[in-house]
Amino acid sequence: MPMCLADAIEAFLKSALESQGSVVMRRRELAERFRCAPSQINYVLMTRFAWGDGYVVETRRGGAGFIRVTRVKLPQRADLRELVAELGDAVTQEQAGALIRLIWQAGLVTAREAALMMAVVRRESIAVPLPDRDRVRGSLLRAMLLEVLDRGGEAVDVPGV
Amino acid sequence: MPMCLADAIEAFLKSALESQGSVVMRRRELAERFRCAPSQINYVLMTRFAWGDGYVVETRRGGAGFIRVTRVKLPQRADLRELVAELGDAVTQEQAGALIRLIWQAGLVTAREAALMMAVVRRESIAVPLPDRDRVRGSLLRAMLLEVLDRGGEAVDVPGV
DNA sequence: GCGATTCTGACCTTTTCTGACCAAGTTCCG
DNA sequence: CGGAACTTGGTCAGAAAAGGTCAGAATCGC
Repeated sequence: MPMCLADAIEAFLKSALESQGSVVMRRRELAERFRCAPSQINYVLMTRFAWGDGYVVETRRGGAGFIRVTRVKLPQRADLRELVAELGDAVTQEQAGALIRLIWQAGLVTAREAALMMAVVRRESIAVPLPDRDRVRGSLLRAMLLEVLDRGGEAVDVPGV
Repeated sequence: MPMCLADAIEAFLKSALESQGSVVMRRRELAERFRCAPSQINYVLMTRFAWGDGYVVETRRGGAGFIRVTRVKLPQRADLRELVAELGDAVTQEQAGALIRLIWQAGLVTAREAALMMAVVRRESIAVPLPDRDRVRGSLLRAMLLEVLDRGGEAVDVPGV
């Protein structure tokens, strides 16, 4: 099994990821190093560093543009779905907070989004007396997680109410 | 990791804003310090200190001209504050949806954030029977708006629960 | 041979940055 | 006072510097 170009680039990036949690590079430079078309880099990123494989790829164009590949550790999408399914009817503020922190660390939501979710889940925000409050929190959390996990990030337009 | 000129200028200004609430400068001098065209300063102001990011930029031309950048809490926007104030204790799904759409159109939240808020506000997500549900929705909406509008978008770390 | 995978090239979008030209205050002189 | 000269910021088109996309050619494995 001779290493094809894509394999070589993949190995190079994964080796770099061993030492650090993420790699930052220039698409052009990497392409030059491997003597290939720049678009080949995109191909490797697509096929070997997909979201489902536990990687997050961020890019920026223009001057000082770059590509950053980050290894996402903890929960994979499938695991998260399981976690959501396992969420009981009632959820405490602490449980909800831990889960939100988790998906933030996994890179599935931005810091702002996580902060937004935290605000929703906070006990002062849910104007319902105990013990019903935990039940309401559970349904809210489930709704938010489904939104984030299902629609991934393709929300181009604001969906109707 | 790559810092372009705009990033450097942005960092410089934000660092200055850390200690004081606002920075006053001369466009020309700043441009000289960074060895760039003066219009580059306008570019940075446009792209990094926009209204939606929680900054207000005031300028004056002529002899004693200057540029002042002030960090501002977004609800200080009169019209928006009015809208939020008009929100009663109880908020219907339609009212909430309209407001979320508004702040999205104003560029204050991303499409994903808006979608997240919509999910929270949706009646199926709030497991409370009417007429209490509208009251709960009101408190949730207020909590989210405060989070997004007050803390602007500087949430670098996820705040604790 | 044939389908799947790999790879390239042509063309597109986004972001940054500059320079020429415009607009608004200030100062100063007659 | 009143206007010309100077000082300072604003705008905008466009060049330059990234990266993105996609159709299709080339190659691999069976």
